[in-house]
Amino acid sequence: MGENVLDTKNALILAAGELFAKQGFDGVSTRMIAEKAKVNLGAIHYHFGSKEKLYVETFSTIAAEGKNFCLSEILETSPELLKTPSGQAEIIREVVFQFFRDLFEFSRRDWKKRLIIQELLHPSPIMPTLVGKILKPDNEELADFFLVLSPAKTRSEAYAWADMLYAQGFFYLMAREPLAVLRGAENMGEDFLRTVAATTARSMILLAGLPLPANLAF
Amino acid sequence: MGENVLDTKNALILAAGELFAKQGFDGVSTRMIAEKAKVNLGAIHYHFGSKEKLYVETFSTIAAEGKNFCLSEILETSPELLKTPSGQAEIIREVVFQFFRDLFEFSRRDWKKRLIIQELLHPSPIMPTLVGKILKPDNEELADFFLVLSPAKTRSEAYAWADMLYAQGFFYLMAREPLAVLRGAENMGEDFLRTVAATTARSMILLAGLPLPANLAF
DNA sequence: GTCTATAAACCGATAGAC
DNA sequence: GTCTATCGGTTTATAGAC
Repeated sequence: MGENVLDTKNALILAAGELFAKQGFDGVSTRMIAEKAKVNLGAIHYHFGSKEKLYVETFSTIAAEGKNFCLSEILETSPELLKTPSGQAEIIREVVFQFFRDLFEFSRRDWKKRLIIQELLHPSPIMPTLVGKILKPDNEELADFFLVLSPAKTRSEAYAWADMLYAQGFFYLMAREPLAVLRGAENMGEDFLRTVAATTARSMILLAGLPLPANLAF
Repeated sequence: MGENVLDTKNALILAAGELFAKQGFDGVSTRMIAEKAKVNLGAIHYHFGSKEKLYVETFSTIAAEGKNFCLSEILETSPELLKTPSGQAEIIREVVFQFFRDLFEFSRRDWKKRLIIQELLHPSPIMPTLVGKILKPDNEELADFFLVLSPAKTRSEAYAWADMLYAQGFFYLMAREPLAVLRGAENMGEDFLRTVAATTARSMILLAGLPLPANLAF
């Protein structure tokens, strides 16, 4: 493939990904994609065969990316944190804050997580693949971590605990517009998102029976 | 208006509401609505003028309903609970469990909350009205309650606390299919939803600095 | 008020010139 | 590979008979 071919394909994937992430598969037409990518309408079917195959392709760029959060990195670089309750609490705090930073801080280019959520909300045939290859490893890792901290808890409780991170993140990512109407856009800025991250971290630390770190104490 | 007119309009609103709640505005065609309501396609435009106006009408039936949760009822019927920390914790537990019961137990007829969430996820011009008239009163009441329990906390922290209830409920309501794929449908039954409700209640009680009730202790 | 038939616009996809 | 023009299908909405 020549460079210009890759340029066209990449421009289409980028434009399609951003649009699908914002408005969902049904809410985007091939004409909107072609216009945003500044390529001809026919190029979509020439390069990808169909709108649906282009949609699938937008996810292949996501699969190449890393994990959704940084639990395993922390455990590798700072294994000593696992030895004390306050260290364990610090791990949770860092994972939660890193997750929220990824979700919100670079919102200009982060259509990828929105795209994943759109697929979860309106599943297509590729949803099982997305869940199995991208979400499951992260999710099991997080639930396992909870069971290390609290061996007496059940696996269901570990799942409910791990889900809190996603539930909170998804809620603020997808409901920002109504929340801005509900409380005013000036109350939905970075300060509030930090408060949300802190609240989520406190919640998960307390549920694990750990002490609140000093930087999260009330 | 004659009875049969009301019958036709109500049948259309009911059918449209259920379909919109499940598949969103764009995912439902007027033909699907007419077929489900067992009326003629033309009746939609005769009685409502357009698909969008029918969509708006489905929300007017929601506005007539009561609150999203039962905090004020509990405070009226059992004001003595407010006097002790364990009573305050019991209030939170009851509000959370009632909210989850409403969301999941009667899933056959409870398309209304799903419809609200669909509108929040894909806002239309009526979103501000929905937020102001239906969500805001409940939301302010819940945040105010938190500030009664913890007067030293900020209003932002109260909002982040109140949001936990919605975030958890919305997540499990909208992401049930991917979660069933992720963990198996047999692990997503009523037992797990009770675990989720208990986890949410524990979380909000602990964040308010209250003791866990006996029926929520680990 | 209810129905059929159809208009007008949009959609995804394709054929064919270049 | 890129473009224009268009097909076949679906959509919302409407006109007109009954």
